[in-house]
Amino acid sequence: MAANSRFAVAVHALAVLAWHTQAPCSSREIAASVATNAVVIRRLLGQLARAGVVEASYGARGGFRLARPAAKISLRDVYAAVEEGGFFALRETLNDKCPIACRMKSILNDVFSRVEAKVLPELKRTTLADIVDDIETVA
Amino acid sequence: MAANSRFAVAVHALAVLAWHTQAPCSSREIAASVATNAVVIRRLLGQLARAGVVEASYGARGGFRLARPAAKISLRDVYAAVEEGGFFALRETLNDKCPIACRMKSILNDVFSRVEAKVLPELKRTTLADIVDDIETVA
DNA sequence: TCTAAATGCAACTAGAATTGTTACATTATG
DNA sequence: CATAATGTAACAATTCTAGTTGCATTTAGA
Repeated sequence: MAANSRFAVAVHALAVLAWHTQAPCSSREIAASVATNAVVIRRLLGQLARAGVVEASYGARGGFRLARPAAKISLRDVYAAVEEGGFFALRETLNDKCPIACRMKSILNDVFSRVEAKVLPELKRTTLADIVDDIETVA
Repeated sequence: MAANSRFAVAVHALAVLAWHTQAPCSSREIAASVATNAVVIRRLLGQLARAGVVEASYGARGGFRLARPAAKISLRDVYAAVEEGGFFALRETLNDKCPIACRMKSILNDVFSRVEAKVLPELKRTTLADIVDDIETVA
């Protein structure tokens, strides 16, 4: 795929927020840790804010905070917020006269559903609190 | 088009091969069912040939055949052959001075490993024979 | 009240990936 | 020997991602 790293960046950004809980973090600070542009962070955290995962405060001394405790934010929440497409893409146009082609959409959708049904619970098992624990253990 | 459809096209192409077992199928015939260009099919089936999933025969009346019975070819085999990258991408450059950034690569790799460990067995459960069964049932 | 610092957002660019296409060398059938 | 097929290179069109700039808006604090 055009290998998008939104999920990785989102998890990283949220880990920063879960780590620095004293005050809001600015997109500039987070961008420094991720090594990207502050606007990229604002775009991603904007999606997460719309999903209710983070909250933004405007003005000086503003920035982003987690909207709820880190233990209540799972990677499934992050995935759902930032990754709109599924794992695989289907083709929209096929040869309608071919009996095989006619069944492919349904067959592949079933496969993708079964895969997602395995992936989402796995993502749900990891929370931001787990990630902070990992960082604290090593640091 | 970041979401690549190689997996979907590969499964479709293999379903055609599993359906027409009498003689080799040409890339042109398969492309007609998938509604794409024959070269696209040859590229994909080339990967699958290198993985030992299909066999190509040259010359007139040539084309592609499955290298083993459809029941012995799982979607995991297809996935492994055509999808080189994982589900998510990591960032290669981070801020080495940030303790959070330093742990992210390891943390995300763990997450991705756990996800793959759920996905691959699920893909393994479906074979081309299952897909042919589905098509036969409806057709 | 004013300044500094922050988000939100629009617009644009650069680069890469995907897909489609043409062309041609090679190979095998009959 | 003609036909039909794969393998592969080269290129174009489209789309996505990420980065960047600029600016309106908002807020904290001196």
